[in-house]
Amino acid sequence: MSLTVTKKDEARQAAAKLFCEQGYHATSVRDIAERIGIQGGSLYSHFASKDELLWAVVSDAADRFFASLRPVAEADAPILNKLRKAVIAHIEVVTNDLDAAAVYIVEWRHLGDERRQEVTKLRDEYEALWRDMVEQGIRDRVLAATDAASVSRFILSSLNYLFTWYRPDGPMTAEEVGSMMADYILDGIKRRTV
Amino acid sequence: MSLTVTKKDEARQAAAKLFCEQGYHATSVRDIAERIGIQGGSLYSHFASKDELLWAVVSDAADRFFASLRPVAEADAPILNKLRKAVIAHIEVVTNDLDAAAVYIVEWRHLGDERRQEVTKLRDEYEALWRDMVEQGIRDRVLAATDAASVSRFILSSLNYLFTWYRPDGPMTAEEVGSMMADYILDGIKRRTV
DNA sequence: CCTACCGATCGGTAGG
DNA sequence: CCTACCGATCGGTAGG
Repeated sequence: MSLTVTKKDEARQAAAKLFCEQGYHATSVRDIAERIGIQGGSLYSHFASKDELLWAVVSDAADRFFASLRPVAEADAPILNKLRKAVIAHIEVVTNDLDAAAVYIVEWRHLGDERRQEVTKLRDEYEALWRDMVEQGIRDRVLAATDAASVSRFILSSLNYLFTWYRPDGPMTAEEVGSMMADYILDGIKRRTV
Repeated sequence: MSLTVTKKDEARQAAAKLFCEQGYHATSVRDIAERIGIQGGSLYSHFASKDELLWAVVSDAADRFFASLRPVAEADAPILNKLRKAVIAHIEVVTNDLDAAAVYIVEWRHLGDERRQEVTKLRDEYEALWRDMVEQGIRDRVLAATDAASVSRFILSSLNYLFTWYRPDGPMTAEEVGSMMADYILDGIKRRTV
């Protein structure tokens, strides 16, 4: 329960940064070790394999996506409010740690078989949280679309690509970006005739 | 001008498939060679380097995106029609060759410096085609949004993520998916009050 | 297009 | 956490 950043945490963060910048297979364990000032072999006192390092980054990110979305999804509120809050919740996770988000979205597929399947399961569960909200919106006749699965994928597509262009030192805060994206997703970009 | 599929074409397609499935750095030149029934070293009679193989896949895909979008972007038509056609044009390129599209979208960043910068330039030009259409829509007071850059990125985010879930053997044709996506993007998912 | 090979680098380990 | 090392594999080349 200490607030100290352990060497293991340092390694995970360094891995996230390098996996994000160069990709998993273009990053050597020696690259990661060098970034935190130790020798390549010394990493193996914290992680059993390179795969386990990737897993540390990916599973950590997955946890944060769930922790952010679940309270919103389970809240009892008008569905449009929930969807708007859900968009902002997702985007906050992405913007809080762009490196980890990028690795979670792009590099997870380089995990070994077992862990890759575990991530597939987690992604399905996460998508199901969205799909449930969309289905509620369709039932309540608040959403126009009828295909909850394709709507969910549409939403997540917009959100997941965010890490490619969002820059934290840019002009917009995470919440501003989230609000804008929610407008686009819910209302579309076409002007509504009066 | 022959219609024969040359060994070089075969190699490019095999590379697209393997780069898509495993990623650039997880694919060896021997993997690619094996797929077309030659030895690893023999690839170098067609390509000077592995980087050049990746470039063949990426630049080919870029060409097809431009060839598909440009006639739409330059047409003289109501902007909503153009945007709808543009969405479909983009999606047709993605669905016609999912492997190449995935490599263009995900693996291009593993190109060497010079070619990576060339791709960055091409992507900026492609995005500019979209931004010009969006700006026209804003000028014509047909679009509600005001920030053409973020709208363009929103559109392309939805479209670029398509390759992760679209399956050609699924129930929808490329045009049906394109039409659906255009509805979502232009009108949003919220029901319009009557 | 093949055979045979090169140096470099990789993930990972033993022993301390 | 380091030193020193392992076998395996990599991209690429020479010579035919």
